[in-house]
Amino acid sequence: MVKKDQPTKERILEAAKEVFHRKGFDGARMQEIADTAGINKALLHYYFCDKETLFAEVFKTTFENVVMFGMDVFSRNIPFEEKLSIFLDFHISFLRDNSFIPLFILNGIYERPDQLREMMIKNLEIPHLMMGNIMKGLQKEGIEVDSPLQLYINVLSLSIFPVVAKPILSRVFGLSEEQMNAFYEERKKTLPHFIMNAIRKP
Amino acid sequence: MVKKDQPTKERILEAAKEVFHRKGFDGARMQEIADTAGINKALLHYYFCDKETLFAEVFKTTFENVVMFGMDVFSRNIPFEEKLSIFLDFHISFLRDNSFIPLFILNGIYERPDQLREMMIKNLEIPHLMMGNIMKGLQKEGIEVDSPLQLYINVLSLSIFPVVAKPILSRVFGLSEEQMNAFYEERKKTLPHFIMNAIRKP
DNA sequence: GTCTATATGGCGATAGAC
DNA sequence: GTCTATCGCCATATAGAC
Repeated sequence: MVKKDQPTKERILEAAKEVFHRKGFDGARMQEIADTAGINKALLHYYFCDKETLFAEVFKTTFENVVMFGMDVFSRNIPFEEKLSIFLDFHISFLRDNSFIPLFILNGIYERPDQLREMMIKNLEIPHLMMGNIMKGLQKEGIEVDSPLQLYINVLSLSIFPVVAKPILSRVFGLSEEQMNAFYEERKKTLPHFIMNAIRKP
Repeated sequence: MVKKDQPTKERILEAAKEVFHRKGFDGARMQEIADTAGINKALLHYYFCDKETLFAEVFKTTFENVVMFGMDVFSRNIPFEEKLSIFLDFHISFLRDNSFIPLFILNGIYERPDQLREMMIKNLEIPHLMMGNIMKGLQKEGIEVDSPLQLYINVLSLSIFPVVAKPILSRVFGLSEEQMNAFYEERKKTLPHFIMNAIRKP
């Protein structure tokens, strides 16, 4: 259930976010969204014409928030290892607390490519600026990278995948909840070195 | 549509695999599975009592195939960099051609934890043996790793995530289909060095 | 704007003939 | 074993009162 004092439209968006993130488009029920928002099912259609529209709205804001955070950190003017520390520290914790978000985004793209791809990034300059930024920053530190894109994707992979795959990993490797938590805390500490080692020429 | 000459039960499993992999449990329709198998909807219930059972059957074999391949390669008695090359070369190609499989597995675990977690790995010794194997092999090469688990997860992350996220990456970074292919081919070549650099003590 | 009641369609599952 | 026909339910969406 969401807070009472917001305007109805906001409450619906909040509720839709909760339900869609957990269940995805197919799994989500308009009834559950209405219940979570503390209103009636018919009101959903009053504010958002149908389920698709509501989903698209939720998807858009979630996607933009997630992508923009990474872009922001890696565009700052600090040593690369520090960027890594800040990003991984926040990102791993954030994803652990919101572990449905990556799957929500990935599934959204596969299930409804047409509408969603349109809205994803209008402005291609932002990622390219960030790439240039990574490259220049590393040059100042005496590190030459062949492809800042590959590097950025490597960082995202190492950050996102282990959180998404948590239920599999814990099962396959027989780890308890505490062991998994220790596993993530260890990653926050070791990954920056791991990555810096990887890109420093021997 | 699947081949005609197999027994019906096999055809159903084949068809179910196709549909479930692409659409997931909620998105899949028994009608579509029947059509793909070239048979009638009622026959599905004759061979597999309900949708859940059929899904569980598909999930089990897919999961075991995927997990076991990695375990196998990393248990061989060859230099670690060679293991990486073989694994990444096959894995990245395989995932690109079957890009729904990782999401199918991840979603399956989140959507139906109870039944699926049971079947995932009865034998916890296999992963532990593989870990020991990785550690011992690296020691022979003069490399000391603190945690073979972290290393293994890093390899999986770098391999799996970029393929799953392909539609996002191509959109966010404005890459064409050919550019994406080049991107993956480059990864196969550079990742083994990237990883070996990362774990060699400076 | 918000509600109740209902239309409409689709889906999983079953009955029963062959 | 395989089919056609159908039941019963549930989910999205709409009509219409307040």
